[in-house]
Amino acid sequence: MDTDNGIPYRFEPTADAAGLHAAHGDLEPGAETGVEVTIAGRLMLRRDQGKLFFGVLQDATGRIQLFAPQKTTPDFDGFTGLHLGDWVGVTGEVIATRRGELSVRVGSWVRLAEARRPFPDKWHGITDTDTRYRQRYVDLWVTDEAREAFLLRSRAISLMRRWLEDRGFIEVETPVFHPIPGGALAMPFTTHHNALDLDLYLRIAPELYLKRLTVGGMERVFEVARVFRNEGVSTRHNPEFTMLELYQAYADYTDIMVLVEELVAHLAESLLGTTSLTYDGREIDLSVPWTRATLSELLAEHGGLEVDLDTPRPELVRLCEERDITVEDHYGPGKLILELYEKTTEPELWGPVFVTDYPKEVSPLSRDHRDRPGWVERFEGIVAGSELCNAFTELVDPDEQRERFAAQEAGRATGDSEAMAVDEDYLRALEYGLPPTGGLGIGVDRLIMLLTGTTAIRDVILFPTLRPEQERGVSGGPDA
RNA sequence: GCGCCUCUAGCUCAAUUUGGCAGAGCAUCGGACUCUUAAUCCGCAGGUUCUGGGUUCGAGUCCCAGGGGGCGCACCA
Repeated sequence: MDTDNGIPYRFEPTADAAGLHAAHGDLEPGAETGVEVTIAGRLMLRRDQGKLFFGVLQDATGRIQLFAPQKTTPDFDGFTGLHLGDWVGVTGEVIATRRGELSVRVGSWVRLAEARRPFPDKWHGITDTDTRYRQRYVDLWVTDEAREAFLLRSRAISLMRRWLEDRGFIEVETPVFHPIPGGALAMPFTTHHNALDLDLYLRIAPELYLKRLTVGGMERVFEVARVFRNEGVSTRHNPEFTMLELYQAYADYTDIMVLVEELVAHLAESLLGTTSLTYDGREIDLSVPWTRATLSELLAEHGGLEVDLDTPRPELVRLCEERDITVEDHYGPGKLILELYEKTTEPELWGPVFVTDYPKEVSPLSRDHRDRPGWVERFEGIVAGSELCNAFTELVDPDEQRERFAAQEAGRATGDSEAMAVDEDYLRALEYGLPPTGGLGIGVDRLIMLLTGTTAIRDVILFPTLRPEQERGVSGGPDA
């Protein structure tokens, strides 16, 4: 075997911990199988009995005991000298010990990596959340829930892709660098391309590019998109996060509601075996269909406010100020009503519920409501008290879209720093014709939080955004 | 950005009403043990108590400033 400082260049396991438990989990105490396997993993526990050594090996699938008698183990002293955290490869017979523990009796072994740093307490693990996020490579070994949450995340996104592809959606990749930030109302990160001497923005949403593709004839298209918003960090916010966006030609927002509830119910059923979940101590039933209610209805029911777009502005302003909502000059009636909803009603919603029909003023990319002037066909899905998705019947009329952009520009001029900029190329695309289309954005991280029962977004993002460590030699960075 | 809480050995935690030699378990190191299950037992070693000031005969403890982290508010998905 080729080695360097005793460490081989490659290793070939023939079995894993979960597979051994599945195949031999019912052995009688003291049983020998005659089956020889090769396994590899990290030594997580060691119990030295003098002339007998027990170790617990953990691999990607689980844990299995190593059984090493002095008489039969090559370089027994070397083996018992292994440290917690060392990687080791072992070949030997599958047996059950006298106490009935399924084990591999060590016939030959090789150290695959040395753990030069001591592992955390084998019982308590790491409790300091900062250390867990900064040293995820350790957290994944010692925190079972963390490892399980990320495995579930991987399976959920895989299932999501398959489910969409089964319905004729194709996955695409659109630019992360945007010359004009668009598709959402948010503060972008800025950067610069030297050769082109061009200021660029990291995307806050892939929306406008995906709809260009619908113009281009991709009738059902989706992207699992990392997006970037220059906003605060909290238990529900990370500056970079993942959105599933999709666009379906010939569909309206009612079709998208059906798609969302079916997709989420499918994921829950497939991953958890049920659509009845408990999140943060409260029940949530994801079974289809979800409740639908208009924003106006909910505002009347929960906020006790019977207001509409023709309610006199001073009246709306008064209602806001009574509720400690900061009113800015550029707020129109639509924005004021949305503020009232977000202050009085949204915190009371647990869901799942589709909140439908938003004011046109705050929805520059949504199509006019077919029955309600001044409103648009848009909905948000509230699940477990959190905004899971945002969707609408897409605005397809280029003239109307130009007017909406112009209104946004006007808002920017009067102090709305997050107002959308005019995107002339997007308007040109619309002038080539966007068919009736339904669009959707789902916050993937929040969906995973729901499915894993975690209440901190950092528990579903492997490497969440953190301030760099100040310690010498760890902080990195070009100027460090 | 503002408010509240928090920071002690590699990890998990102690340290008496403002104060009196900074300790334990696990891990590491040395030793014992042929069926352990967080093995057990004996021993050694391990510290800028986040940093810097201050009060005091004396500060992990009290005060001030700064830093890291958590939670809440605000913005949002």
